[in-house]
Amino acid sequence: MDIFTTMQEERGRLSQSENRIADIVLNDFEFAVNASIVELAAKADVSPPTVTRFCRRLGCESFSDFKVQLARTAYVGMRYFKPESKSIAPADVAQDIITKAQNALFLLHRGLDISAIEQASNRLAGAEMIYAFGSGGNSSMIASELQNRLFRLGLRVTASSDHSMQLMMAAAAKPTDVLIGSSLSGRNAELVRAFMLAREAKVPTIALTQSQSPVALAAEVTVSVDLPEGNNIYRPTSTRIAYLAVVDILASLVAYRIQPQATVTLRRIKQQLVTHRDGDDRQLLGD
Amino acid sequence: MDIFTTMQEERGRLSQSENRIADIVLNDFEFAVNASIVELAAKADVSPPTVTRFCRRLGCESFSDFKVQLARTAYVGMRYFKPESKSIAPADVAQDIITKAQNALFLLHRGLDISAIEQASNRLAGAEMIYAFGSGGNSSMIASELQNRLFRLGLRVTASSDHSMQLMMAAAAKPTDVLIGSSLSGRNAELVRAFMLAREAKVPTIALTQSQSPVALAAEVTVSVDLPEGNNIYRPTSTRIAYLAVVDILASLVAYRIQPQATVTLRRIKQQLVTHRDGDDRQLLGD
DNA sequence: GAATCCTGCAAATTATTTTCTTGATACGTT
DNA sequence: AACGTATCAAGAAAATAATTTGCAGGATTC
Repeated sequence: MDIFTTMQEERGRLSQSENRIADIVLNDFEFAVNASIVELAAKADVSPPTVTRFCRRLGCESFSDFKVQLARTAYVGMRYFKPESKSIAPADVAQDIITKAQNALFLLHRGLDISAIEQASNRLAGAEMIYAFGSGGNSSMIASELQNRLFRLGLRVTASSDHSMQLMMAAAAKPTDVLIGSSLSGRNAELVRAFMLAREAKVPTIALTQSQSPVALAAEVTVSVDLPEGNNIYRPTSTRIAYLAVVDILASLVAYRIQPQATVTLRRIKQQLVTHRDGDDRQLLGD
Repeated sequence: MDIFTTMQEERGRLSQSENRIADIVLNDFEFAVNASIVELAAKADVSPPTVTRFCRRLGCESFSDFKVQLARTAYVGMRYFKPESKSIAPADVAQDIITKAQNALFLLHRGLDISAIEQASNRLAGAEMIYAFGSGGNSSMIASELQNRLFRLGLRVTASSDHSMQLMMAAAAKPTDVLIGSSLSGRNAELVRAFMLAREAKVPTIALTQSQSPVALAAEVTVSVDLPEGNNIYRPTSTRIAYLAVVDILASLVAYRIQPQATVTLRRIKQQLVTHRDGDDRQLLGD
């Protein structure tokens, strides 16, 4: 658990002196991470021992341990608790977006249910045919990404972002197949219906979505991704990066699971691409 | 500049004692970041003052400053200089992928040419029609992502991953249009040809690609993304996350540039999606 | 052989933590 | 309601630990 979260959670239980310290740390991270205990104490108008106690309360060994913990999560977590910068200077916008993306990955990692991921990859690896569903800009990208990654491993897979097709495919699927669907909100009713149909036909179903959402509940295995989406309407993107990472993890696990077969297929595709380019082998799969 | 890079660069100029310290820090980061100067000195079999001198040489104020710097880049940079873990345990695979993705974002940010990004977004914002090109799994995704993001801002945009179409479109484009193309390797010869055609017709061209590559050289404005792609053939993904972030930044800047218009269009699309769902406004654009 | 640089020792300084004490607040008892 | 007790916060001072500086011996290089 990271120190920022701990600080937020403990906030209520802290004494007023400790709260002053927390304030300073949260608001002027740069200062806090470089300051000595005396400087920090002075700025918070408390005594050094109080700072030590504050660190201990937060679960750190010592003040320097606290600083390390702080610096450690800072790069990713720093902006998470701060209001989004209002600046529209290109450099700030860039930094903002990148930090958010890193945050999303950070939070994804923290909340990742490894056993669900493992189950999902096992089913995918054993499927005779895989149907990857998702609609709208984001989830349809995830679906085609799944197709993209899995066909290279020698698996049979098709992606669809078309609700009618999804329903028909779900109805046509067999128990030896797997249906995997993605929905950022978890409230894609048509996807839920496709899952229902599949489950009636005993087709294994996997959802990539928010936990406890309708989509999550409709699927047999749910790899849940719970991230707070920023509320700037221009930027609904960072969550998707987390989804992409999930796909990446899934595909990698599937690859390791069916290794011999995958290596061969991959090599063949790569060969084809390379010779078609300029004979330079540096080029990796799928420009 | 981060401490890991500095350490790598200074490596040759360090004395043997200092090299021993660097070795320990690089190989056992966890230890280094938690150790006191005495412990670290003992492990490297040098005296504490040598450690202090080592830190100074690396441009740090003091040992504790060094530790903070270390902890700071660590979360992202730690694994970058370490051989990739060989473990295929799901938790390790997940961590590996996420760390790599964060690294990619980190390196992207470090190498980002803000003025190029700004130029690119200005052109996009002023275009009468935008052609977004890219082929293969990754770049075609980037192209459609561009379409996805830009049409919401009320811009006219089409994406194509088909080389023949790309050539025809490039030939048909007008000087008031913009052609934007992506290529991870920078060696997509057909995309180069499309750029050439466009430039002949005085159509502004933007490339998202590796700097100094054929594609980069063919375009008028290049937003360069230079990342070392890991060499595990199963995972060519992290670079793409960086590309997505670039698209995100571009789209955001364009949005800010044409704000009034964009807000209206966005709201309309959103309205449409929301009413079509379950009336819950929490749902953000483009599931 | 001189100069430079590395390196450790010991002392000095600085930082951090512990201990002890005071003051405040809350709670229970009369 | 008033008093006493318990509990906790917080600082002062002392103790400890960590870090840095100055210096000198030794190695290496030119």
